[in-house]
Amino acid sequence: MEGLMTGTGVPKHVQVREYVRGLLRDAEPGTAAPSERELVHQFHVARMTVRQAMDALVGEGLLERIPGRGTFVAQPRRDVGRLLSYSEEMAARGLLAESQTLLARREQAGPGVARALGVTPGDAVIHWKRLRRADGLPMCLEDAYLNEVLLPGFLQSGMPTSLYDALDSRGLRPTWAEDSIAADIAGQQEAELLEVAQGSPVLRQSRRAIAEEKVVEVSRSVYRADRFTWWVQLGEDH
Amino acid sequence: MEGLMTGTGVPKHVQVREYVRGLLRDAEPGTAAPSERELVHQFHVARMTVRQAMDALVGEGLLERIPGRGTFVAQPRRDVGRLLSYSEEMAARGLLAESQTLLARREQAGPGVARALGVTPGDAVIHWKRLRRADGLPMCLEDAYLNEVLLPGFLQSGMPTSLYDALDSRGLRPTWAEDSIAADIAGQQEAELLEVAQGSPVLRQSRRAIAEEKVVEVSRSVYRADRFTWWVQLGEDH
DNA sequence: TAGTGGTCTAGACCACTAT
DNA sequence: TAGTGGTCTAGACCACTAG
Repeated sequence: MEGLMTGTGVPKHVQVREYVRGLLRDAEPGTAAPSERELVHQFHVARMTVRQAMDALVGEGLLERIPGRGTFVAQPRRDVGRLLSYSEEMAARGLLAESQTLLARREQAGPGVARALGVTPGDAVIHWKRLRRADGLPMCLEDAYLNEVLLPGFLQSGMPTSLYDALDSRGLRPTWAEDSIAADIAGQQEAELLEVAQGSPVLRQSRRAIAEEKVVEVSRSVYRADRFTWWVQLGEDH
Repeated sequence: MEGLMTGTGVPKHVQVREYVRGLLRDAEPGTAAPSERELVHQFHVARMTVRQAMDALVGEGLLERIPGRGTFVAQPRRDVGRLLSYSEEMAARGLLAESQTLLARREQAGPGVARALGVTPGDAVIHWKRLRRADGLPMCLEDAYLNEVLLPGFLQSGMPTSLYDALDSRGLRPTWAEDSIAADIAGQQEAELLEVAQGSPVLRQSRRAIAEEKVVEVSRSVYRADRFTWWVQLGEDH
């Protein structure tokens, strides 16, 4: 027998929703959820209240309603290209990510960087260049600018291993990015740092990463084409 | 004064929803929607019915509720990388897309193509190779396999200009794709067809395009790096 | 036939916003 | 103070599914 918390100000439909979510955590797709009337009796609430709770879970894609049958755990949706950090990208490939800082300092934004970051030219930005390795071998050169207004004390706090983890801890984990991807040939300095022959093919990525409606990072990365293939999922799921 | 259709079997909340949608078509973000009680009086329905209609529009991202203020047309959501056809991709760049078929025939699926398309080796597939141009100049070589079971009479019906339009007309417009993107150097034959020097950088794209939960197309494309940059939006919107 | 989700009613009280 | 959306009740009838 379950009861609802009272006096906490938490709406009943939220409590019912979270109860059902907890109930079905780790449940296989196809598992039956409690029926709406069952929850009505259990929590002594109106059916519309239960429906509001279930509606939310259906909207999330966790549950699926089948008229006349019941409500069931849905097949998990395809994961629409979640934004991965470099470490996560490499981990997904079974590679160990490492990073070597080439430059990290406070600068004044030039016109191009300012426009991309959505700040005023002259505003303080963090300029961070890294050579990124995977399983010990060079993989990528990254040249990033961060909006320093959003990240006070970032340089002083000691550079983090994962930028996205650091942003996450400030509630600024990027959930959206606009990328451009192009093929090119490595320049001389790039070739040296990436330890490839000059004229080797590379993948150039430009990124604008957005968190909480604000641009937190703009970057240009150069990946060794012989070590890196980019995977993307496009479109909308049903 | 609006009225609801009766006897059509169309739920009231659907009719209210579509009425509001029509009312706000072409409305600027920030425009106020009718209040819930206003719609209650207008259509002589219960408020829960109106809320059900509005809930759907809020879920779609068309409307936004502001407690104590009202309901308003929301800022349009960022467009999560809608799947564009080649013609659409080029049009978005202000280029005119053309296509020259190099090969188009029925084949038996080999093991690799069969696995990618989700058919049995030996099943009939459509093999279609094209040289794609933009503003008259070579842009891309595409080598595609289509699931012929889903596309009966496709080859006989005359090859369409746009594959995605042709799929669309059969209700099989891909809404989802898994792409891989890599940088490479053009091979000899590729270089000739694309009219670039051998050793020029190219972008290689592999695609699995899915419509209605079925794989309809798998393809490999080679883009001239000097003419093509790929744009992607990643992540989930709020 | 019993149970399910889908739809719908006619109210109610609340916190909040704007005037 | 009047109006808004947020929450909630205690029922109802329907079409559909399953045993």
